[in-house]
Amino acid sequence: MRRHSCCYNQKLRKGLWSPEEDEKLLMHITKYGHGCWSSVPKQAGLQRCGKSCRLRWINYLRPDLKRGTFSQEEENLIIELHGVLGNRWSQIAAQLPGRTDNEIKNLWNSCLKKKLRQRGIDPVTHKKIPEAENGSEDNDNRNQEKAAEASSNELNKSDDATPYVLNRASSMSCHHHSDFMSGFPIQMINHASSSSDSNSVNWYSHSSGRPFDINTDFPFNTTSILTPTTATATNLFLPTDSSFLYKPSFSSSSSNSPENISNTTPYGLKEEQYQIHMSIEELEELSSKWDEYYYYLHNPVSMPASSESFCNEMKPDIHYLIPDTPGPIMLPHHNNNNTKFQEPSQMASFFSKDIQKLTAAFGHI
DNA sequence: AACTGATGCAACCGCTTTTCT
DNA sequence: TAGAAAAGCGGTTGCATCAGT
Repeated sequence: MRRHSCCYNQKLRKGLWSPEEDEKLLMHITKYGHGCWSSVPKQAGLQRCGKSCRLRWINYLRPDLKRGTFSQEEENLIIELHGVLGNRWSQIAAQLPGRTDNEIKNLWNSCLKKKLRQRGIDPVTHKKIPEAENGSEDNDNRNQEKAAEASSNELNKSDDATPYVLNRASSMSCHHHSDFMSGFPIQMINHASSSSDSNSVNWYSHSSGRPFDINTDFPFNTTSILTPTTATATNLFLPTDSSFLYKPSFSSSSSNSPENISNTTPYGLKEEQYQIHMSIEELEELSSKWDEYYYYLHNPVSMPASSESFCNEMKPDIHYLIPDTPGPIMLPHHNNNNTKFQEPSQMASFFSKDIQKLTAAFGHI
């Protein structure tokens, strides 16, 4: 076990930050940027470790933070996202501009968990708590422990040589902790209230050209996580053209209109930081892997062992109960060969990191 | 007014992942 | 390619505040 070097320094201050310290840090970063965090305290004249400075900046001093109480919409979104992502606070925070993972984590632990329990919903599994168990804190705690244990076991399993995504996705069956699904920005796994809605999220299977229904073709009922009151089909498409390589940009207006896509980025990041690096060949490979995957779903006999166990572990009849679920958060337009996404900050995290996992994992199938 | 328990929040800690050399 | 350093993440802790007695 290695401790951060700064942790050994007994001279460093700990605990709450004084206004003077805040001012020093703020002034320094405003003027010079943070650069290497370990050198920030020295340069800023602070008796803190770099880690502490980083945390203070991220959680408190950052100018783009939205302070104040969470709105009902934000709370609902957190509940929905937690149902999909579990305790991945940073990924949840990425969907809520101006909110930090720490803030969301605190809200969840202090408030939202309680609210869900009051509504008879297990905050860990997001399932309805059976009447007999409802109201029993002991049972609730036991459920949490079981779920945590199950989750831990699933995650431990992923440490072996089996494909990353398939193994991690298998934990969806009990916990919905899935890099496979978490890799999808929320608007992609959401769907419109009507299958005929023009805003439905459509991904095409590249070579077969056949759309597949995520509710019936996918081994788990993803859409019910987010819109439990609707039971319509959502098609999963992989776009076939280079528009998939759309370079995301951020529009503060949040309008669905493609005209509103601008070149500005949140947090003042440079546009190229949102650049998606994927060649046409890579994309086609990914797309064909989807076809393979789709084929295996319909031909489990020929499926490799790892994939088969993956499907066997799925429980397509899971229903997630999320109260006060709002409508779709944000939907990309899909009109034939022109797919554009409306929330690049979400898309960026998806493409830059998770699609790599996706392609890497499908490479094992 | 004093005490106590509950609550919310900020910060810390330990670990993992990523980046650098 | 390996090791070290830095960054990032999630769980936990500690403290200030508030409400109830």
